[in-house]
Amino acid sequence: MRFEAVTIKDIARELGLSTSTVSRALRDSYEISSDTKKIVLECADRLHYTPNPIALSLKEKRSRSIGVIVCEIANSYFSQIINGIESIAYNKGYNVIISQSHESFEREVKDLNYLASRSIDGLIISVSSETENMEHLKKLHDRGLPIVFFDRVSEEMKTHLVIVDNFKGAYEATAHLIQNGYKKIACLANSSHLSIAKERIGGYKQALIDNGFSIDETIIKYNNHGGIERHEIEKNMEELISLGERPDAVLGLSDKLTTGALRFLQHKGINVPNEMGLIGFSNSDLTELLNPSLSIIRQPALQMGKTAMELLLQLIESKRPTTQFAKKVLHTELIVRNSTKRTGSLNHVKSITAAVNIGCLQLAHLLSAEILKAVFL
Amino acid sequence: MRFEAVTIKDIARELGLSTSTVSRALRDSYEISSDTKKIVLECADRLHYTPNPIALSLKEKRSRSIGVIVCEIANSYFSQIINGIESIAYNKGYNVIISQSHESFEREVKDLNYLASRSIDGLIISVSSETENMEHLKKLHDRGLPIVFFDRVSEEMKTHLVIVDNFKGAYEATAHLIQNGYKKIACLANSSHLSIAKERIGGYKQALIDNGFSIDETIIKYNNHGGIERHEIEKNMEELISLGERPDAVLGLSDKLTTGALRFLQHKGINVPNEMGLIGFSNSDLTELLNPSLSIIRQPALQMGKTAMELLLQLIESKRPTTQFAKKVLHTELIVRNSTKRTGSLNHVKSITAAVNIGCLQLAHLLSAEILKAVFL
DNA sequence: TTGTACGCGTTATCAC
DNA sequence: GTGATAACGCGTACAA
Repeated sequence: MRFEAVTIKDIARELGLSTSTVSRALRDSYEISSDTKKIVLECADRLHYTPNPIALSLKEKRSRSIGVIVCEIANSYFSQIINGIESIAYNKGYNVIISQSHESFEREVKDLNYLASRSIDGLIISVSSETENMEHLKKLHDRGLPIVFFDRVSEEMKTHLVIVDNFKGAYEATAHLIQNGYKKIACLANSSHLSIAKERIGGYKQALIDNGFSIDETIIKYNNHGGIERHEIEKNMEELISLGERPDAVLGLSDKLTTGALRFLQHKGINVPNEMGLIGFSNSDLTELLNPSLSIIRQPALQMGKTAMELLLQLIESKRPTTQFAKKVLHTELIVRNSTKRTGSLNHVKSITAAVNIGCLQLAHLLSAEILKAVFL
Repeated sequence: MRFEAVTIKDIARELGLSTSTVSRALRDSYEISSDTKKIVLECADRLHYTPNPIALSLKEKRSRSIGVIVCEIANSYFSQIINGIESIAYNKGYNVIISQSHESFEREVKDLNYLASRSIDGLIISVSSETENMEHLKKLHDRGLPIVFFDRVSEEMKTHLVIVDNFKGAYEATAHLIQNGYKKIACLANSSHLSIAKERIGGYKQALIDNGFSIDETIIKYNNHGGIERHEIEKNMEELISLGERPDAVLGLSDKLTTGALRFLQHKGINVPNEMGLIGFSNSDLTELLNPSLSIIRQPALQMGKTAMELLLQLIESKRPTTQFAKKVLHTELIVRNSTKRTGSLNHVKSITAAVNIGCLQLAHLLSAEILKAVFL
């Protein structure tokens, strides 16, 4: 705004002092008599003086604002991360400027240049699905812009990283599917070059191997746009269910992919968890309420945001160039619900039909009553 | 950053020109010869010159950034709104600084002061659940800060508003419940002093009246913190289901309230839509996939964000003080799904039990087969 | 203890 | 057609 902002000059004029005296009094400098300080403070208060952060920025060559680039804020995982970032930034008097790449490399580069031109003091970023080349980030980083990566990181650049144990998260989820009797587990992945995809697929494969399963690359489906366009997921799922021997479970490697898979299966009338088990990475509040309730791998998003911001502050406020870089690895949580629990209902239905066909109505009834109770009571 | 930023001065030194010449050349002023322009532009390009927005802000007394205050970004409705705001802001070279009130008045005031001290050029706000007093906003508005309200607005202040037809949205939803045979429709509302609550409750009541129902204030439950703490919704829902004559449907007046009601009902094992119908305002992508799929009133959130930003730009960029204020009213969309469609299954279950009890197994089977088909095939 | 002068990057205004 | 200077708001080295 700066509509009719009161400046240090106004106070000086009002009090017949020089601007420097006022400035020093306001900053509680030792060279100013307590008498003068008192009058100045009183006057500043009376006039509703607030320092102009822009003038300060110009002088200090820092803007006290940081940039955040994520693919999408309308995504629980990222909005929770941003909450974490903001909670720390707010306390330290930093501004957070949020940009969305919408999974587009071009947009990411634009956003970055925009933020850079806005004189941000630092950057927190999870790269877009399309980002393979890190030159745009490297260039700014080399010129001294502090950067912290989270989620989708690049080890190419020497800086702090905040991630979760993606390998373990995917491993546990896959092992869980196997324990529940699923035999052919497909994987709905993001771009193959993303760090998270690599690590998660690693965990998925290892779990298969450790349980004596073979790895079938044809049932690992990559979504190069992260499923931001719905038909990408649909196409991949369609291919999976069209296979001769259809997979009986799916592991989704991101929020969008997991719920996208469920959407597809529901539309197709494919029963989850009986015809197809489903588990995936997700941070949505609603997974518990879905049909069926989704088994998920949850990430500590709020904490990730906080950690990233704290690391960035270290970089920004350190006097000498940082040489030791942290790689914070937080833990995922496996939450088991109904989307991975075969109820056998489908087999029941088949049994009932069979019973009716051979005239055993009493058996048919018994089977029916059991399932009806389970479902409706 | 401003790590080693190239300035107009660097170009001037490099070319042996004055800073003013360079400045004018860059701004394509008519007083500069095209030759000089060419050299300057070339040099600026070579040195990767980018203008320093902070210096510009200081000079122009505008920051080219606007503030947005919402209660929560981890909420589909608000993140979609923000998307809309950003899409316009981005094109116009404006920064968007997002703050969250978390439904707290105190936090809202703090956020506002913070944004004001950061010299925002304008503000877009949906007030918190607790906000009854508008003084904090009025003060800044009177001092010349352009403000646009959306969603939860105040008519006390003379400025642009962006809302939806809340009355109609609630009216249609309530009428829909009535048409589907629900007889006692409760309402889960936010703070009674919020504009959206008033309008939506108005629509709800009118629909009841128009259909010959009486209004029962005891089944209108207010959530003064907007359901941000889960137990608030739980307490209210608990009271509703404990009534002698329990309501058979619920209308949720916000995203959080609607999904919160579903969560409660699921936990209690109360069947939706048979024992309790459910419909509500929501913009979540996942409502379609919930158990049961939710009937909702959807708001054109993206469009609302765009409209709000466009109106704000008008205020910011208009030469003379604005006196005509717009009140944009967009339309909601009623999406009917399963949470308001009684299937009668529960009655079926009871009938089957009865049939078994009197020994009519064949009837029991027929009823069972029908419902099993509906559910599992 | 207080005041003067300068610089941060940019542009508008004047002078040449 | 180009250059010098002042100004935006602030902090600080230096002068008094």
